[in-house]
Amino acid sequence: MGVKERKALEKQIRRDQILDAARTLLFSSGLESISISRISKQSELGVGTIYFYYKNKEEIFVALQKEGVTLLYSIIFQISKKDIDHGEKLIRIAKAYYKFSQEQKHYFDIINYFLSSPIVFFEPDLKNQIDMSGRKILVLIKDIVDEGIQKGVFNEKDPKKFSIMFWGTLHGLIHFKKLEKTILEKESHEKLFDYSVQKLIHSIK
Amino acid sequence: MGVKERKALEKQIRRDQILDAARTLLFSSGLESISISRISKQSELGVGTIYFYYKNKEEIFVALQKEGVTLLYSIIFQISKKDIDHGEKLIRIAKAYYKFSQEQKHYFDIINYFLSSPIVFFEPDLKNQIDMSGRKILVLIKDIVDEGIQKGVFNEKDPKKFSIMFWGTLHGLIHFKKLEKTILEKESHEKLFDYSVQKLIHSIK
Amino acid sequence: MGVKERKALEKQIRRDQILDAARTLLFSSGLESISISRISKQSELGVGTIYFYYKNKEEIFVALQKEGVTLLYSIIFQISKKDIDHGEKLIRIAKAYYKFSQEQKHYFDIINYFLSSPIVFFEPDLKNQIDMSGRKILVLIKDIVDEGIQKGVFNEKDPKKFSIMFWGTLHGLIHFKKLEKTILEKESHEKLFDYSVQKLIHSIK
Amino acid sequence: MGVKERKALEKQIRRDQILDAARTLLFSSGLESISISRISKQSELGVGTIYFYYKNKEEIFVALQKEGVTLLYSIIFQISKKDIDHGEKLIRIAKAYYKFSQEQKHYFDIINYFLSSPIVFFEPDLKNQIDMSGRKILVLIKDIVDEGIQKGVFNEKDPKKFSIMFWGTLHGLIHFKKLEKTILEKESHEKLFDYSVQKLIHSIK
DNA sequence: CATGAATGAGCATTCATTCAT
DNA sequence: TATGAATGAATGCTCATTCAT
Repeated sequence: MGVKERKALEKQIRRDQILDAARTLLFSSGLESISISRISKQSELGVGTIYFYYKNKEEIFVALQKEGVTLLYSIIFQISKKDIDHGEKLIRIAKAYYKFSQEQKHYFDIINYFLSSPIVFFEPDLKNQIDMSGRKILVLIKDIVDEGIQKGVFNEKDPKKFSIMFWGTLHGLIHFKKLEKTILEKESHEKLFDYSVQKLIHSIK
Repeated sequence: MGVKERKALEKQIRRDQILDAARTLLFSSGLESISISRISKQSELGVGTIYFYYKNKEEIFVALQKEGVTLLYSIIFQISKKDIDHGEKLIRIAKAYYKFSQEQKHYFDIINYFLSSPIVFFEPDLKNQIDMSGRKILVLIKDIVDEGIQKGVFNEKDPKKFSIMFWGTLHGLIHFKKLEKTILEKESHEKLFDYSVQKLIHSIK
Repeated sequence: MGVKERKALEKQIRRDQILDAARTLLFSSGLESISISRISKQSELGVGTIYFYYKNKEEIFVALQKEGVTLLYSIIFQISKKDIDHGEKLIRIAKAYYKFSQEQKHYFDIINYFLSSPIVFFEPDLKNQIDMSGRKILVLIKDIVDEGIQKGVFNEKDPKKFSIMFWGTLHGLIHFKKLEKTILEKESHEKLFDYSVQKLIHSIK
Repeated sequence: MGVKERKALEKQIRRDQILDAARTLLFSSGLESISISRISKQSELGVGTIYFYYKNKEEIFVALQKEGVTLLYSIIFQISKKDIDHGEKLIRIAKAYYKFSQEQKHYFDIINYFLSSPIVFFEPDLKNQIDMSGRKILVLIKDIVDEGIQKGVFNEKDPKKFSIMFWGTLHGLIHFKKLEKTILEKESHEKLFDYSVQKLIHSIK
């Protein structure tokens, strides 16, 4: 291994080290607990060092978000490769996202952070990163819908729009989890979720 | 008017005064600009006074959120009373919510704040407040669906679930506005929104 | 003494306390050593407290500058009231400014800070403060020139311009103190200063 | 070319490369924006390399200052060689310096930085550098005055002192530009400048 | 020669909240 | 009731410089 490669590797290791620290914070105390100085302490690196490896806090957030999205992608990818009914696939994907939002709450939070915050904008530089990670999930869903249509199981003129709508519905409903004890009253949030998924799938059958 | 009533009235006046200040800040500089000391300056009241009338910052946020929800409710209420087709009503409501999220961005932000933030939970005390304001919107939609069913225009076994799903879909899709330039690519976000609404309504026809 | 007066007095005392700390820093370690946290430590007050009494660091700087200008003013005022020849007055004022720049170096520095820094701009709010303090010195000089003209000692069509020029020359030359060992070579800086003052006064005789 | 010369040449090339970067920063974002790491990025050299070619940041500043002074020198040199009246020459030089302070603001800033900053002292090593660049301007002026005296146009016993005074006056008055809106009131700063130059020249006629 | 990783003190400023008056 | 003084931890970020490679 040449000097260059080793350097690059070491650099990656440090970046990972920082990310590890940030992730540890995220999972131990939540999104709000992530600050550069905390990461610095957690990683046992100087503050300046953090900034040497990441341009700013946002970049670290993006990295964490990418992790979350990648994890979610892999989960959905598994399902998409299963040899099951297309409708069933969508159902399982929905369930998986629901589960993800509960069990990988912190990853969900950070994904949501970029989607919900009134102030955050994606810097152009990060556009590609988001594209690479986030879009792939949508493509996965669209592929299933496309295939379903081909196989004659689904009937939908605009599979792309449907896929986004599908995902948007899941996303919006997960937010409503917070309302479980109030607005939703006796409605079980999970049943509501299932109902919606059914409805969606039925709408393209 | 007894002493008690007068006192209560005065108390309400002060609370309103504080809320006015907070709203001014919200609309002039956004959610993030609201701080107790800023409210104190804006309202020309001492910080201590703010804390006398509101337990903490969150309570003020809740009050602002209620305002936003009330405004949104009134908009939707107008539509619901119109003498138009039930499907059309739902379409108009959806459009109105979309418009609200753009034109009353700050109110939308604060509503969203409670729905999206990973840390905020509704304290039991606030449950009733949320019920009073937020739930009514859902009821409005449910009534339309119910009526549509009665009239034989719609066909849906669980109108309540559908209403929540309807709202959740709108909500989730509005969040995706941020992705317009990246993931959605050439998809027009608004058209996507319209498509989804059509789909939803069609699914109960 | 009413509550109001006492409060106002106490407030002034605190402001002074903070200013004392800032001045101590200025005189012990120079302009560059003044930072809010240092002032906080020196004054044994919390950082937040500093900000309660002063809007920002600049405001403290302005206060210090005012002190310096006031001191300088009083020195010049003394001279201006002396019963001596008008030319002699100007000479003494010049000498006094020279002395001030050496013996009250730190005050000179902070006055100079606002005059020389490429980035500092006077906020409109501070305009009046500057007016009140700085302009008075110029007026003092102008009064002497005016009087000299009236008495027939001086002959000058535009006493205001001359006064500013007079002051500007002194100011510029003091800056050249730094060049004593290099550009000025064997020229004594002080003699150069005296020469210039003579020249200026002679020019209106 | 021997090895030594080549080495020296290469060294100079690197130094220039670094200076180019620093100048770019100076002119794009001002004096305050110059930092070693910024220069490093701009020049595409490592920070360590910068330190190899320049002892510290100050040395780079000195180099930039020399550039500025050299530019100013060349401007003044042009004027000094013109076949015009000696008084006119001084007027044009003054005007040129004024223009320089406005149009080459960043160069003026960095020259001023060394003259005004309370902390910077010229290290003995830099003495020669300053001599070479700064002093020449003064000599230029002195030559004009000398010549004027010889020709009988001027009458002045100490041309060197006068030249420094001349320059000091210009310098000090340029600083007062900042006071234009406050202390100077309705006085036009430029007219004040012109007035002062006239006065100075007249004083040696 | 050249690199660039590492440092950590330092910066100005904001914040929600408390509490004695 | 109403005040507003006081807090100090916390924020993201920059900096000049060093030094092992």
